[in-house]
Amino acid sequence: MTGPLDELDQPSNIRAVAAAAGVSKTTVSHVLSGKRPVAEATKDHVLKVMADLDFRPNFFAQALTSQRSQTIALLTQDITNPFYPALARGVQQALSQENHVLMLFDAGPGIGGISTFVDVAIHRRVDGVVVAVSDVETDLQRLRKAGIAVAAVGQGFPTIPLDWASADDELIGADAVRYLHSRGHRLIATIGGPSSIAPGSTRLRGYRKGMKEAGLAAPPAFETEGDWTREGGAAAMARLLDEVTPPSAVFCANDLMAIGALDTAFSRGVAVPDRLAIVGVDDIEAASLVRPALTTLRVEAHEIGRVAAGLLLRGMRGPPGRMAEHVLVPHRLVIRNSA
Amino acid sequence: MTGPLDELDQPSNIRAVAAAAGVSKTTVSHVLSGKRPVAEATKDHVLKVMADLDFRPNFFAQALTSQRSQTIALLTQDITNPFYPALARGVQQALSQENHVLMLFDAGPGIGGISTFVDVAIHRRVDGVVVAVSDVETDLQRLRKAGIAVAAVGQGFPTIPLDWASADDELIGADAVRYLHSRGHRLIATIGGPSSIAPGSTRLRGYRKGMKEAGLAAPPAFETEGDWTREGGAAAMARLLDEVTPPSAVFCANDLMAIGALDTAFSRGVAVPDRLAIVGVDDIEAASLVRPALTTLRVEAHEIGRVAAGLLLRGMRGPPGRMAEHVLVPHRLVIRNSA
DNA sequence: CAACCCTTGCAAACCGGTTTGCAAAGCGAT
DNA sequence: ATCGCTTTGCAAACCGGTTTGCAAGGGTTG
Repeated sequence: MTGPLDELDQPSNIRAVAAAAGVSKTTVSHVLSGKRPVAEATKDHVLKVMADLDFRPNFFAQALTSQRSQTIALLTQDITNPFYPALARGVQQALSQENHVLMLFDAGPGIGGISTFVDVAIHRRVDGVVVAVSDVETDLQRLRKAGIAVAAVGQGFPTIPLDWASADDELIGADAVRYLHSRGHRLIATIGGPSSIAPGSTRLRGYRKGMKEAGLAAPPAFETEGDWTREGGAAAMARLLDEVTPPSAVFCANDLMAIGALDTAFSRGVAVPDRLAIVGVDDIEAASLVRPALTTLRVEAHEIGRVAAGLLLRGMRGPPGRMAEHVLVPHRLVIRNSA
Repeated sequence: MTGPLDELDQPSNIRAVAAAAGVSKTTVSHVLSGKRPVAEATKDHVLKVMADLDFRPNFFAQALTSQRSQTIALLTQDITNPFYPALARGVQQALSQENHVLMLFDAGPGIGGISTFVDVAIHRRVDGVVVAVSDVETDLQRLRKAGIAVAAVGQGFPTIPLDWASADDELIGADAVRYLHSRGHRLIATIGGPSSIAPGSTRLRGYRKGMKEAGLAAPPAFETEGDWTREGGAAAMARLLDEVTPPSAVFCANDLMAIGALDTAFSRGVAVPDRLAIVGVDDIEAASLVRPALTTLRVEAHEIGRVAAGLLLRGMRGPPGRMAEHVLVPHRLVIRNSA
């Protein structure tokens, strides 16, 4: 059996409480909203009756009149990518302090696309949305039009001014170069992400800036491009090693590609970090698991989530017409064995 | 600016539609619920007006009368553990087919405990809960009492009969032994999880069963216990290697401990898989990233989530009083290089 | 003792839908 | 023309709260 059903009490409503306490609905409502003073004795009595009847105000009735759902949606493309769970946690942490709840919309195989989710979000009258996907300008417009607050993560949307939080991608690139330079490297290459989209192009810009600051030459051949995957990183590394003057260090725009680079170095017998230093970005779990363990710039996904949710909540509360804000969340260098 | 506000149209309601279409509220309601026939011409006209006004029925008003939220809560302890995002995805996939939505309640630092979440879930009148945490018997009772359907993942609750889905943990242990035996190993040890709780004890039982079926001796010293972490696995492996007759193969109850075992083998110069074969469970991302890549029994978290959500939905629909069901989701052996 | 203010409780309207009893209209059969 | 049946629309009650105008009761002050 899935359990005896006779124990099931249908939730009591405010009228039942009022009747049992011998007061009116209004009074009951006021004791729990506190919007008008209620005599101490009455209040205690009502509270006691509520407890006895195991009364909880009906959420939908409250939402219906207040016009707010105390709910925030998180839009992601792939929750199995470890960045997003950490992000979700950060978001939830910020929300829980203001009695909001997190609704997860993860697009993926066998599930409707982002637009479908946006429809649902509007229908459910969520109070706000944290957007962690790209190419959704028109969907964002729709959310706006429905009066739903929006904040983004990882990238802004040029055509739509909104609050967003991200890592300081440019500084990440520069910091990586700075670190490698401080370790004596002069031939520093990079394996970037697809340079067309957000974090890829920004980290590449940071790399260039770092090279310039260090007074190092950054030949075009040193700027290779991967596709964020291990295989892409391995292939790019192979190309770099085939150069007439191969680099002595390489900055990879994420850990997965760095691990791919590690693969290539290993299979070609290039010692890491002695003959080749490798730095990644993210600090995914695997970074500490590979050998040699990966030196990496840890991006605090949790913190980014917290900040983004904070911006969102502020935007919901505050007066409209505020300037959109972009908050850069600090990263930190985690030195292990690969560089 | 966060955007001009004058474009913001407050959502139109059913009354506005009725007025614009020149019919009564009832008629409008019927065209969208279809609970009573409406003249084709009228229906078309009303639908057109709805589209013009960009009307969407207010979700809270509907929920208020229907008494259902079309919402399912997922209770987890640590969403950053890669098992859970995959699980969440599976759950969401099952839900999206029935127009339900996923609310994520991830307990964690800076966030209230499970009991708090259960309060919120009851207050929000979620239709069902997928429980992926342990030690929550009393909370489950409360959910039951509130008339909320419950299904569990990974473990059942002896004191509360309910539907649940999990990996076939016993078979996992037996399969691992069977595989190692088929590769010629006779000295097979195990590094289990804490044997008191669910998957740990079950996998250990499977190991014993496998050894028995293979006709192999399983000396007590071969049954070591870790704490699911890399360090715990490394320590247990060290103990095993210190035995007078160390094992030639070891079955680790999860990948993290298997990676720890790999560490110990590496630091002691024990060649894997030649002198020591290692098998893990889960197939986390890192399993394919370490060297040698880990041979492991992949647990299909996604599928477990799908099944659990399916059981939950069925339980919500179907007549009460059904027998509780336990579904075992098949795993599969992923052969890489460590065994 | 009257005038006044505060505290506290009530009745009723409202949020935006759903549902039901009732009746008008349309139609064919007698 | 009348009867009976079906189709279709209306008004009103309801889901469970919140909010507001009003007034009764108590205490204080002149």
